[in-house]
Amino acid sequence: MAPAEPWLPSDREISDRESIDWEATDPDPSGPRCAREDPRVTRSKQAVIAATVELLRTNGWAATTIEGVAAASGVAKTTIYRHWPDRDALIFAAIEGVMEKPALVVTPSLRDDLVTALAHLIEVLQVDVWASVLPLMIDAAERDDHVRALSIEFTTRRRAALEDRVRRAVSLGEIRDDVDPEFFASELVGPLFYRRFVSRQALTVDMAAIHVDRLLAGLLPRPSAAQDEDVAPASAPA
Amino acid sequence: MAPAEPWLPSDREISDRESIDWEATDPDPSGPRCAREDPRVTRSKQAVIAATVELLRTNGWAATTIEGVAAASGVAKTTIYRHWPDRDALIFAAIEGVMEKPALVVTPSLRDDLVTALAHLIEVLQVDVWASVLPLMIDAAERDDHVRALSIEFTTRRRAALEDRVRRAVSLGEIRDDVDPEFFASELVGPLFYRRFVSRQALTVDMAAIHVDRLLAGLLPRPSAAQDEDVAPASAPA
DNA sequence: TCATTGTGCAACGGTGGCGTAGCGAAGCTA
DNA sequence: TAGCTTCGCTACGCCACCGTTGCACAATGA
Repeated sequence: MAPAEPWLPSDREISDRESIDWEATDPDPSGPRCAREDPRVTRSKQAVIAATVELLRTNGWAATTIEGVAAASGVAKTTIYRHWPDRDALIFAAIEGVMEKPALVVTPSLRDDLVTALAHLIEVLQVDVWASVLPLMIDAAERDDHVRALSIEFTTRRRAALEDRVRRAVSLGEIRDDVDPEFFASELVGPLFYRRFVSRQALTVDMAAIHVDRLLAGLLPRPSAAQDEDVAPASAPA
Repeated sequence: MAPAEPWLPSDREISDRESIDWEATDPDPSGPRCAREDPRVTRSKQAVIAATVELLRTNGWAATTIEGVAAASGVAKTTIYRHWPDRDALIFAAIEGVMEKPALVVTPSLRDDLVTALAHLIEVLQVDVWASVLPLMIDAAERDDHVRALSIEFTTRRRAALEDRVRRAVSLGEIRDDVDPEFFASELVGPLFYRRFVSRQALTVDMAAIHVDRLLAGLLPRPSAAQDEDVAPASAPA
């Protein structure tokens, strides 16, 4: 695997971009960068990337071959090699197309925002293409520097909105200020990822509220209406 | 991949066994089951399995080939085929050898037990072979029924001690009884797995206490003496 | 000691994927 | 319509791995 892949946007470009838009990404560094793309090229690339993603999620990384993509997409193998230098480059491009960042609704209630976000994540984890490709990344990131960088990049961006919301809550005094938003974000989403990918236990939407309430219980600055029972917050005397 | 693999212990056998001990597991169904094993066989199997595990963690599933294992272990390819019918069987055997169940120290303090367990998990996640092989399982389980079953089996056993401890706490009235021990266990360990495998963020031992205290804050039935230090972040709010 | 069993070695045919080359046909742009 | 670009197709050479076979040698254990 080459250390530099000019046919992929650099890290800098990725982090500045609002969304990864592989259709508009010119994979040929030697080609004219601003000229309108030949519709035949556009069509080929779309078909190839779509087939690649499909093969990735059904067959896995190793079994996703150029010849398989050619057969599945109806695009000739030679044409594929005209647009991507080799198999890895194609797979990276396909993965980039699948990774996207979530939006986060912001209301005055931190609790509601977190529940909404987690409920949405639970849904996405079960139906989205992104979620079915993530195991590939998890595995590859363990051994490949490039995949690891991509993986960190994407998950960081994914969590950003959540962390910002928590930071805002801290600055507004909604929750205590001795909270690390970065760690808190992983406390929020971690169990969902764990159940989806590691333990493969059931994931239901109601878990969002349960989990958020449990985590927030130790963070509210005073007995609040979020926990309407007579449960005393674990304020230890001694 | 064959639906039944006689050279592997059946699901029933696995769940009844206290620990997976691949050295003692007779992989040859036609051989004498009780006779002492020829030391040459033992030696070959050990070398092969060790090399397989090493290749799995460094090169991944797809790049772990029989010929690679033969070269790395010093055992002839033909000998490998004498003990395992094919590549998949060998890899499964290697993975089984790596998966093990943790013990859990039980003291009167639920909080301390959980912190100890999580601190241990954090350590293991960073240094253990098991942790470096888990991404393989996560990926393969997404597509392969057999791996998925194995994966669920192992993680279930791994969590069992933790869940039991929580159940016991519930029955003793240490924490409220409206807690689902199964979900609570994933709340406990989820963030650690998330940071290790998904977001690849730093994992430090002190996160154990922070996380446990945060989760327990919403569960303690009354102000308890379990939190005796002032390091407990869940204490003394406003 | 001696039959049994496991091992290493060399070689084999077969498969499947890689990445390339040349060609004629078809599509695009102007 | 004309010229350029992209396409699909066929056919390569190459290589790595699969799983098997036959045979000679070495270790085992009764």
